[in-house]
Amino acid sequence: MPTTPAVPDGKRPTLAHVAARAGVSVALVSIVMRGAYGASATTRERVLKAAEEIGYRPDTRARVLRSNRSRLLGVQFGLRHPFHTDLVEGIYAAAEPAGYQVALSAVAPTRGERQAVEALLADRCEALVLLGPEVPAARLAHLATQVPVVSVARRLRPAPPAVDVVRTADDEGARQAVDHLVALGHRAIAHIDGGRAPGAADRRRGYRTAMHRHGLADHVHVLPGGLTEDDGARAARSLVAENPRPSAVLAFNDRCATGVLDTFLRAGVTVPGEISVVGFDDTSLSRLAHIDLTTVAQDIPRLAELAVGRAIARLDGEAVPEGEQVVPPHLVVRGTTAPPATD
Amino acid sequence: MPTTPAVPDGKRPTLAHVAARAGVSVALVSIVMRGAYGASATTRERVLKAAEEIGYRPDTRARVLRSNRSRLLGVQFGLRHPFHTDLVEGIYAAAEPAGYQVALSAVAPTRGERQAVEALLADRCEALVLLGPEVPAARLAHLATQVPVVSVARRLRPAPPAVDVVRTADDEGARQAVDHLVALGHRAIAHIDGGRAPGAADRRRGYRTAMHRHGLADHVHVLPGGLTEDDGARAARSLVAENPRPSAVLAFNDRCATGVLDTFLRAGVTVPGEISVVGFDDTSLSRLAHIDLTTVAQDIPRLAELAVGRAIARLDGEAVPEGEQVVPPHLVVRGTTAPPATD
DNA sequence: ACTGCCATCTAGAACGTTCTAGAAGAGGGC
DNA sequence: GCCCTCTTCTAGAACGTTCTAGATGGCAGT
Repeated sequence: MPTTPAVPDGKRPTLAHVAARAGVSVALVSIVMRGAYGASATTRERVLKAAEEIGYRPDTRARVLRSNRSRLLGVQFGLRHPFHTDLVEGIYAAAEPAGYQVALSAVAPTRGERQAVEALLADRCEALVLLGPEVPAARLAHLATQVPVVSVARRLRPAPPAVDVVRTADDEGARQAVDHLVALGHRAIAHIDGGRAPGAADRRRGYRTAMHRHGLADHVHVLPGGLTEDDGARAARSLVAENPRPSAVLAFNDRCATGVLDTFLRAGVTVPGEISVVGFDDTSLSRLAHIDLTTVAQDIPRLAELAVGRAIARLDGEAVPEGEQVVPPHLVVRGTTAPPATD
Repeated sequence: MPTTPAVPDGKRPTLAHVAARAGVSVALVSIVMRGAYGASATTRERVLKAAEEIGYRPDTRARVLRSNRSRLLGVQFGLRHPFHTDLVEGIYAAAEPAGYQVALSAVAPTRGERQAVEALLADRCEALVLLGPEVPAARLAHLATQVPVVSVARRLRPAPPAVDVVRTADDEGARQAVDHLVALGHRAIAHIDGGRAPGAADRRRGYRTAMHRHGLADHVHVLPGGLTEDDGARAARSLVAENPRPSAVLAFNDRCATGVLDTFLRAGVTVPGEISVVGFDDTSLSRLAHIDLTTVAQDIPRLAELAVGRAIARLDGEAVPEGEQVVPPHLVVRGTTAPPATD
């Protein structure tokens, strides 16, 4: 039996056990544990030593029960979306320095958004940060009557007054992608869209208006896509068959773009030689050396930071400005775009 | 203000509020909420109605505090690993029917395993399920003195008595892959390994012994790899340069294999025409139509089920058999393997 | 000697739930 | 009438923490 910690009987050590061992009151141990004012240096040391010896660990449940603040941020995310998991990393990074804990609740095939949110609320989260929520806006508005709600990457229109929205300027991102391609000399630029996914409508619109602004209205070409590799691959197969073929494609997101890339490679269509490809999100996927995808970067750390900041501001009762917080994207040029082939 | 729920003052409704509204005692409401025996049908209905009306939601924190059981399973996973996120889905599916909740704690660049586990323990998880833990075995043994610990996919040798291990027979999986390739007629089969990642040593060993058994000791060829796409791509680039080139590759896992595939495609090496590729894990990645990877399937639902089952058995004080639980893998043949080119 | 103040410490209530023990009332059998 | 039993309900303690209000003692100023 390796280094058994001297737990009193068989249960988890509590403040009372520490207090008994250090010969002080429970309240004083609490003070020391919180690092609060009101204990002398010497007893502080003695208490900490006693706690260490019996392996005491504060019980967040009891702590939360007593102090009305749980300092707990509930985050709902999709296990399958790299964009979400990247955001979660950012949320951890933003929340912990601010003194907030993060409770994760995943959306999975067997576990809908409703269930995910219920679990967070039962856990006494003080605010909810929902990544790309797909429930009806009315449901979000209803939730927001109970607890501050931040919707990340999902635009709500008309915006319910109580729900905060943090998102990327998707239309602007699509515009940047088109501008980049046009500057390289492309004219026939297609867009593989995201259907009803959060952000898809804005990206589509951004693409359309940018094309118009460049006088390329005749070349507007939107293919039905989606947010998975499969969706991208399917759209790409239909592109390959086209004649004439566009010289560039803007995909809904990085996953979709990798599906496109792969199909092109298989079909012997060289990238960026014969056709340029642009993704969206700048997830870790696109940064991988063997994908090396030109993409519109969402500023994931910034989105995470704003979402957390907004939630905390609401909790602190600060008068937060109404309206969405929109983060500008920026194009990251990598290896999948080049001037079009000069026939 | 849309459908404000009639919360008493401004706080979260409690049992006492429901009790007051229904005109019964707090204890009775508790009975009804838990669905326990001891309330008549009519009052049960009345209480539920009252609870519904004021939007009551049980407080798991308080609940846990009182009943020593938290029925909470702590799961540590890596946000970046599809294999882990797939497992998490399985764990949700296995735990909830058994009446256990799942608390997730992610490992990320800014958040080490130590931190992840501390959070779970502070949250009163009754047992820990650690996915591919990389901390020293001694640390796991120490944790196991406080709470049941299940290590998934990480073998421990010598096995600390108190830590349960649930894993795939990695050596057997590698053997199956080699057998398959040999049956197709391959002889020069290389292995891109996983370095020190959990499971890597066993897969390497399985590969080696299988090669020996087929009399292909001379063709044993292990390239240093890793668990990301980049690692696979790097190894594949060195393979492409070899002469003669192996006719088949077994990659450490699916991510690694997709890196290999991509590099081959770029280099104009056809798969499976010139070279066959086998992955490991059968994550959702490999199933994607455009990757269509032959791979060794880990039985993810089964692993999840066993891990959860073991944890629960320990909690119920059942005398669980010592030793690891090893799940057999099975080969899934898809499009990246074929007989070698007949020169 | 009295007062006041500061630093240090403590008792006991509170948080929202579950659990134990038992009360109230309705019937049934003698 | 008495004793059971069964169902339905309730009072109050308990869980581990934090918070409020105060106790204690030392020191300084008058």
